[in-house]
Amino acid sequence: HSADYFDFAGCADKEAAVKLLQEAFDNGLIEKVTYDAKRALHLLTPLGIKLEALHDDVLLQAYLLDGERGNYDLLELGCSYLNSSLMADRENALAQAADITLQLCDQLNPRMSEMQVDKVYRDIELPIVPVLYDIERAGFLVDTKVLAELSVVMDAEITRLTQAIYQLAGREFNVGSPAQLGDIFEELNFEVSKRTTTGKISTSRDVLDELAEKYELPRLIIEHRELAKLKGTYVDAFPSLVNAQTGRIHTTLNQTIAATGRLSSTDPNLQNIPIRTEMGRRIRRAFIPADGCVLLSADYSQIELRLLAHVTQDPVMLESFKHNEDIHERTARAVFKARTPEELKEKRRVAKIVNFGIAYVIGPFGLAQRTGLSRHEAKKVIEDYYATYKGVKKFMDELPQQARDAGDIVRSIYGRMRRLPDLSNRNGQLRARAEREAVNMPMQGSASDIVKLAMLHVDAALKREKLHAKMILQVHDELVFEVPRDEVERTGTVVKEAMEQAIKIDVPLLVEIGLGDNWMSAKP
DNA sequence: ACGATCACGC
DNA sequence: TCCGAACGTGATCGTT
Repeated sequence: HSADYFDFAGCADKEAAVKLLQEAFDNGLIEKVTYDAKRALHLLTPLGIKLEALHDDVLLQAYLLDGERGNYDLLELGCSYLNSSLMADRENALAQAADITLQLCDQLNPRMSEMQVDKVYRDIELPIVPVLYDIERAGFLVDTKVLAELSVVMDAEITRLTQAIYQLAGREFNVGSPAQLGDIFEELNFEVSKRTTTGKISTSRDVLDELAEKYELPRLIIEHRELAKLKGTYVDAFPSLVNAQTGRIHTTLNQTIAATGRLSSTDPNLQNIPIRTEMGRRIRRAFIPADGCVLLSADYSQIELRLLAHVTQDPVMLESFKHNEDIHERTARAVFKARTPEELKEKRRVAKIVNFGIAYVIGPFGLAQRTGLSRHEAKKVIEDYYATYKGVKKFMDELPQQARDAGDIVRSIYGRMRRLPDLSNRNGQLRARAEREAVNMPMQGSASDIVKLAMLHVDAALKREKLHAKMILQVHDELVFEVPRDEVERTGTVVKEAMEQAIKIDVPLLVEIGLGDNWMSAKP
């Protein structure tokens, strides 16, 4: 095997060049090693060149060996993993890049086997590259007319709020500046205790919420911030991101960013489109299907809590999911002793917060803040929770030491690895953080394994069934498809089945399917 | 250019 | 005494 390079940009006869490249890339007998295969697909596909026999991607290899190194520049990787004598300059940068890529591949493959991340690499990360590429290329259709109208409405509302804020503040200032707002709070003699790490008065949401009980100004600031955020980040930003050729928005799905194996989305981030507030939902309604199509959203129900049951083997939680109970209701009854329907309704809300909080190893302080309970009550709730779900307690207690014994490493169920050197740090605060990250990894990491596996299975199933649905987005536990109207029913069945059977664990996986003429109404 | 702060999602 | 819930992206401010 050998590394070679070809200077396409500096090539006079592009047509002849493409033909040459095609012969090499199309040939399934010639195994290819890339640095960033998804980018290669973006370059090759528009030229009509297929990439066959993708054998390795050193970018993915480096990520799976160390998901937190942040810098995956090819030369940096070379410095880390190659003997410096092998980094000798070649005739030019292209030649050196090709050379380093192949050398890295030879170095990293044995390391992957050693660290047992070859399975997640071969079964998940490498095969999902073309699926991610297809999603990026497909794009999401956005109704820019809806956004334009929304922009006008929001602008008027922001102007109205700004004037009212000036009135209450007694003078004009930059409402968008936390520092200037802090000064105003001081001038008005608001009792503000909380400070930021740099010593300034905090104007964070929870401070505003507290002040809002007594004053009008913070209430208006909260409204202003919400609108300014939604308008600036989404409504006004999206129209310029519509691709002129396709008329659609094409995000980039980053495969080598998140420490837990999740994808991330940039330019724009389509994984944080609002849904909570009414204004937010109006933005979501601007995301629509193409003519003749419907949007289909498929959500894993409680995937992280199901994984909590699976990895902790907690008998109560396992049984609850096996009987397809509402886990929040179960918690409301078992932990909060809800008996009547009224009690159940009220306690379910808090139970839900606790259930999710557990996955992040929430403490009494955090739980109190999010539920309105006193710290004392919150402490009691957590104790009761662990008394009910004893397996969860045992897992939380034992996992950090297990991870230390494994060399400060935690893994997802598919073998994805996260290094947490701070598990052995003498600084208690850093160590506590690492312990929370350790406990969270089996859930969040395994969830991302499963969703990626599901994407592979769905992709294969749609092809096998000759369905024309296009996968157009992944949002951690949700897949979004654009589906021709006459195939909606069959597609729904195929998608649900492929996702629910993506992997066998000790609890059933449940997928909820929703259909709609926009992303909001498609949410189940 | 960069850190700090804030707010959106899961 | 301090912190206080995991993983992300990005806008804005204000300083360098």
